[in-house]
Amino acid sequence: MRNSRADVVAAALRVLDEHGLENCSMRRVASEIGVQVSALYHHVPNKQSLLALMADEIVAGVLHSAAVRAAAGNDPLTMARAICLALRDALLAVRDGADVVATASAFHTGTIAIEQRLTELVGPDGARTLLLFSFGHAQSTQTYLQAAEFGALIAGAGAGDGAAGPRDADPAASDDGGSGRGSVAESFARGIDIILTGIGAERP
Amino acid sequence: MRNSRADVVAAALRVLDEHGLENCSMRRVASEIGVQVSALYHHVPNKQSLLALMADEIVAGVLHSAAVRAAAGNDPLTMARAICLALRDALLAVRDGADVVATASAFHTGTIAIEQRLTELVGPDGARTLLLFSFGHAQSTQTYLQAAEFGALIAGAGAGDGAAGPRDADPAASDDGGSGRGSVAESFARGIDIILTGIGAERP
DNA sequence: ACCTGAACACCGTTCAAGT
DNA sequence: ACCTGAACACCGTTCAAGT
Repeated sequence: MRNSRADVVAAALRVLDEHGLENCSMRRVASEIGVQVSALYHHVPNKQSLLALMADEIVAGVLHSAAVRAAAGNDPLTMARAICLALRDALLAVRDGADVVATASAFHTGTIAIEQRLTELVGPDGARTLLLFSFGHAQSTQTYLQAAEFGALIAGAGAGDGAAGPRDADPAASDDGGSGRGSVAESFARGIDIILTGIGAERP
Repeated sequence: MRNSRADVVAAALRVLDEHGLENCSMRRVASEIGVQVSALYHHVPNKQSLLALMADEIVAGVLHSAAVRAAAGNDPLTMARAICLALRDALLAVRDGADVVATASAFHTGTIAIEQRLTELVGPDGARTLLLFSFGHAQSTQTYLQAAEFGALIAGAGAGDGAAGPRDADPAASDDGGSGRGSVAESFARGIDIILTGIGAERP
């Protein structure tokens, strides 16, 4: 038994993190574990399934993360907040992670557990709103970061689809570590708080 | 002068709507206007730029649509609501439209005008929250609809990343026209209302 | 069960050359 | 300015064949 399905998924996540979604081809994944492309199809029916498995893996630990467990016992809105922040961390932890999860796990995968937990806490409409905002914000954060790497930045104009302004160089964002924290994280938290306020007002 | 840049963009949007983003290749766009692939590169530097132009076109009419103009003069939250609904309509009007706009126009394109108008109405945090939720919801709606076409539906389980439940067959959704309105549109509106309530509560 | 090697029908992009 | 034709270096997926 040379390789298992889990080996393939792990290799795919390594390739994703190092080369990005655009370059995460079946051929690259195969060569990452030293195997012919065709061998992958013994572990996985097609590329889309592989992406779904990767999405599950990216999101796997969220509900049992330290931050989420630490929030247990608080009121529902505070717990929902902790889950969203942990979800964001998980999405940003691997390159193009938000993209992979948002598109691959459109329904039948691991985000279901998170949506169900959020539904228990804030109802179905609130859960959907929180989840879709979290995906969208993380996605646009990663897109922005990636464009910044390539120097494809827009010169002036404080514009941007969102998530990141030009003040990423803000020294106040020095807990960053270069991985996309800082003022962008604050923008995320403010969005979540707006939604939670709306949820709280509608179910008093 | 056989073809202009606008011709190329129009052809690309036709291909997108008929064959989906996955099959919207430079080669297909070229053959749509009866030209060799290499000719496209006289009008557009690369595929990514073409996608950005398509995204601009998809979103172009939103701020001046009838529905948005009809809301002029109302309070800011009502106007913001009208813009989001019109944006959703524009995104759903063409196949994979939400995908194209969300990823291609990550910043430097036509969504900027919409974000700026929303910022005037509800502030930057509210604008971003509304915009990202709108993109995310439309994207997941289109993904779901597409999966449904292919019969890739999940049997039981009222789950789903969002936007659409299994009750799409709800007869109350008969103003549908097969284009994704109905209960899904109500879920969108409820999400927008949650966010607007949150915005209203935070800036009294 | 797991893998190889070769093939099929595609991609995006470049480039000399035509008019 | 706009286009052709051919090429380059890739794709995802399939399939007979090996062990």
